[in-house]
Amino acid sequence: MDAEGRVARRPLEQELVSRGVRMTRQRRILVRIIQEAAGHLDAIALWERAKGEDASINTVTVYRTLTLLKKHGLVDELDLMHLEGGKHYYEAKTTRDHIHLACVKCGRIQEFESSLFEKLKGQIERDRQFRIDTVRVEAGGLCDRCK
Amino acid sequence: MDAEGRVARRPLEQELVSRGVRMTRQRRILVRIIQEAAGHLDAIALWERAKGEDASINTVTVYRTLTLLKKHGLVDELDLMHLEGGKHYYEAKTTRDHIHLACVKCGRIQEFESSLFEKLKGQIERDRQFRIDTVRVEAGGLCDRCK
DNA sequence: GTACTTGCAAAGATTTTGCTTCCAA
DNA sequence: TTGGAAGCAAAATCTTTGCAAGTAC
Repeated sequence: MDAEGRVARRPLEQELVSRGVRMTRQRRILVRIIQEAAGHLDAIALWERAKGEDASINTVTVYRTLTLLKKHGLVDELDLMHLEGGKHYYEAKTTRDHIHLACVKCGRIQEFESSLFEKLKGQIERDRQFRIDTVRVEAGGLCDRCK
Repeated sequence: MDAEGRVARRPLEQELVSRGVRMTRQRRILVRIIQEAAGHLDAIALWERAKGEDASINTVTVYRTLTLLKKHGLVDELDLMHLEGGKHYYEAKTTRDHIHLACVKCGRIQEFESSLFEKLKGQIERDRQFRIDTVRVEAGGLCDRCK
């Protein structure tokens, strides 16, 4: 949001509008934070950031918005190998799927893209006649710095 | 367990004993159920099966045993795309990693092995100098019967 | 015998639901 | 205006912890 309080329209928001979803002040804030987040946010981290822009926003709204985005296939839900408890992490779905590498020692999360991964998905779809909507790959282990 | 109540020693149990882990009646039961389970059990399903053999077994013991097995890297923890809530599923770690395909419509879980997957893991370890201890691949979508 | 494990109760963490009021289209 | 959304409180779900009593080795 700029100094005048204008909110630039972002892809996620556009996507929701085009699907006939009602945009509220809260949804706009949440969706933009997810869109612009560098890392992976869990519901509470998302809520805390949102409170900076709207102190009255409720965790329930955060959960409901995440459910909405999941339903529309606009976010991926991750567990990051449960390195810190049972929460879920979210990221805006990108055009290209990627793998998450979670270091069990330092907690760093790396992302990894690979054409082999794309091939693997193709193989699954062909061999099993399974239509993949979402795919999650998470590896736990030791990163280069820690091993 | 046969008619005399003897419990055959199973790989998981052997593995624990060889690591100096104390084997209790409860652990023997739980570990055998996991070992022999056809599908993927969550903590409560595991507990319910265990109660058939020892009515006094407690859910806390189930969770503690699962934590123990995870710590020793003897089970894999799955989420199966959270098709039914936030619980976790467990399976004895096999020699070969496999991919889980979860049908969002019928809930069926299929497993898929592939040398491409093995290659992908190798690529990650080489490119990122990341030592993979555990890896989880889950795909959600429509199975051949449902699409 | 001793250190580790269990069961019970209670607490903790995360997420969902019911219901009333409010607001976007 | 009107159906969907937000906020609040309470509940539900899944998992962990503290502690006394029991048990494997």
